[in-house]
Amino acid sequence: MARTHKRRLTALMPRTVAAGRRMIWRQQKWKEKFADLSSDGGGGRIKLRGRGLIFSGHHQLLFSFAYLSISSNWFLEKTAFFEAPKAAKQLEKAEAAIIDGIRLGVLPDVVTYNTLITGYCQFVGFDAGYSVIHRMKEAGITPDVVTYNSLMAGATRQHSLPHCLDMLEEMLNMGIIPDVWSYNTLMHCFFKLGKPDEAYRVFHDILLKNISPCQATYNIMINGFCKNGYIHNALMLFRNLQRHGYIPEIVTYNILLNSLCNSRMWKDMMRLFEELRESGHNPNAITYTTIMKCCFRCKRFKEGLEIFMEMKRKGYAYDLFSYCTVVGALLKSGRRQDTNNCIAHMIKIGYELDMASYNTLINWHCKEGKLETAYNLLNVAEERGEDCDKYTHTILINGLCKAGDIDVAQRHLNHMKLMGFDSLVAFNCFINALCKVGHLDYALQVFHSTDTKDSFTYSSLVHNLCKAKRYRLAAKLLLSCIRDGMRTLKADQRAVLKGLSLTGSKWDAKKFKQKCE
DNA sequence: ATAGGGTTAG
Repeated sequence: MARTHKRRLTALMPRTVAAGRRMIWRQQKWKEKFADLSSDGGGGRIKLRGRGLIFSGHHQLLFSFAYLSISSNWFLEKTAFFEAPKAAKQLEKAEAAIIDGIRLGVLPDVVTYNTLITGYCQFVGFDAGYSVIHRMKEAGITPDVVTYNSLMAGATRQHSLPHCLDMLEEMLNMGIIPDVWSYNTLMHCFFKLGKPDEAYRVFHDILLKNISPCQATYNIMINGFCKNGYIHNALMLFRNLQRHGYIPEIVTYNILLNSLCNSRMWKDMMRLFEELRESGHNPNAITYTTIMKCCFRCKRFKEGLEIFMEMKRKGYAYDLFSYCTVVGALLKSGRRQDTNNCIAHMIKIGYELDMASYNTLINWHCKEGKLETAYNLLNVAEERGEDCDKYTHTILINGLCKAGDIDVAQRHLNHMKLMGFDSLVAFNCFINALCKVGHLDYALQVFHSTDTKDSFTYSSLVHNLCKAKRYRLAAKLLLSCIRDGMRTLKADQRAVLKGLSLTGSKWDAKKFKQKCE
């Protein structure tokens, strides 16, 4: 194997001095071409990853590449930090560079095209990625397992199970034998679409086919269980694996920590965090962000901020995720000065903001009552090519509600629904605003006209009905909330109970209390 | 290639 590789390299080496010069000239030419692709931003972040350096700029693609030292073969390795609308154009440029390379005698290989497919799948879409296959074949290169695995990952990214299965079938038809990663990706796809049973069947398939599962296989299973609400199964699998000598990775811990946090199992989470520290792993930025989020959720602000400081000390905090978490928590707790300071730091670091960070900032402006500034910032985000999402709409609707622009809020809410965004949170904001301005009956009318409600919807109405001394209706709503298996606030229960007994219906109060338990 | 951020009631 090593020998054939060496022979290939020698074959590519220049035979004469003149040939050598020509080759250097060609490489120079190609490098210039490459420089043209990645020059116009100069963000200057350099990361070491895989085989080569990744240069990241602000607005443009970022490529990592490696030269096989003597040979003129090259790889485009990984594209990252694309800006979505520019991505297609940049990928076309990259493909043009490949064609140029062929003309200059620098031949692409299957890795080159696999990289391109990954890029198209990630930044444009599955179809764009799949279309590369034809051009790849035209260039005389046969797809391999990695090609199809990349396409399966692309299909999974856009929640397309049919495409994912198609790729597996096409792979089999071509006589390519799927590997662990093909099955890992298929499993991930099933889990993502909320089909844990099918995913589990894929795992059995892996074992039946005598393929040995890798760490990622188990991580995907644990994550899939967690995300589908089977956290106890995930924990059981985790413990079972440990008993069999499996040493969990930091990723495994992060998956479990996050879902323990989301299911409010704080104590178990802290215990697992201790275990992580004892295991000799170093917590990474993701671990810290998760733990921080947990602290903020239990209202332990001081502890959360201490973790943020620890992150900063270790050099992890130069990360938009952690800043958004902290700013979000500070905003919620109403610490204006701290929020402003934190945002100033975040801006100073100068990272390219993504939609989540813009949303954080837009929410900040809304909370400050500067709706106009919020809308201006939204324009900036859109000009930079970010698409607003359900969070953006919800934040703006909430901002409009809080500013008293109920009519505009309602129009925006309808607009949001028409665009196909999930709007329950925005709906809750709207209901709450209607109650606050005294349109309780209209709020109830809107409430009854829809099927999707959650504990927030009920809580707003119950709270405001109590304030209006309409205890019987409040009790009725609270009970139907409990009947549907939703969480209720203790404060709401107390308010209803107190109201019922104060208004003289002791019997109602007693019955209500019984039903609550 | 598997893990983290941003929206609502009190």
